Amino acid sequence: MLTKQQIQAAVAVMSKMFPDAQPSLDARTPFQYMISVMLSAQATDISVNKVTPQLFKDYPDPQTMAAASEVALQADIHSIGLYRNKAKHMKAASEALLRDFNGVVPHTRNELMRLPGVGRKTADVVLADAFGIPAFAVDTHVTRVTKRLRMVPQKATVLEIEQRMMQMMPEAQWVATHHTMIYFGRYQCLARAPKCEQCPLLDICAEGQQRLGLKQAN
DNA sequence: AACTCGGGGCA
DNA sequence: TGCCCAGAGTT
Repeated sequence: MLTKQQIQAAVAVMSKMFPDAQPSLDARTPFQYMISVMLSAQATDISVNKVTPQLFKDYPDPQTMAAASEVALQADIHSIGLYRNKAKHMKAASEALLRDFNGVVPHTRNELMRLPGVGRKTADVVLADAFGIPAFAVDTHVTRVTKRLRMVPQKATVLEIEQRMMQMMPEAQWVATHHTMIYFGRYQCLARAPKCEQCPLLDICAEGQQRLGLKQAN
């Protein structure tokens, strides 16, 4: 397991590799940001950004989205995966927003997670990126990267990863670390074919060394 | 913990 | 073509 110093040093290296790592969703309001993040589940930001301009032109706020039919919402997001579920969640979340939160996107994770279609990851990203509230969102990239680099135990749950990484990194860096790891996971530490041969973290990465046959497990 | 939803990306 | 994926909800 990597030490706190090693983890912070590794994150610093990733940050130098991807200095422009930042949220890339097109959205103008917290509501639109929340919807964009919901759509990001199992879809790329690029795919989401293709449909949100028309979606938010047609339904810019929870009032109009709650009033829309699921079929009409599906039409605007048809080109992304899981669009039926997502249309249902968008409408239901808009209705819940109006019913329970006076149409205002809440600023706490527990409140956000009460909205249909909003889970831990989506809630954390909304807090961090729409409101600037410190949060460490753990997604599949963060899970894969932290486990490969032995920043967390191999069996760690999402909650355990989140708690450990929040202890390892200064609070002021939680959000940036999340985005850095997204980029590192997306472009360097790929799920299926990680680019270990040209990875600057190879010297401290147990899995990378194992993959290249430079060292046995552990 | 396992299963479902689903079009897109990549081999 | 066939597999995997920037999740969340249900059982």
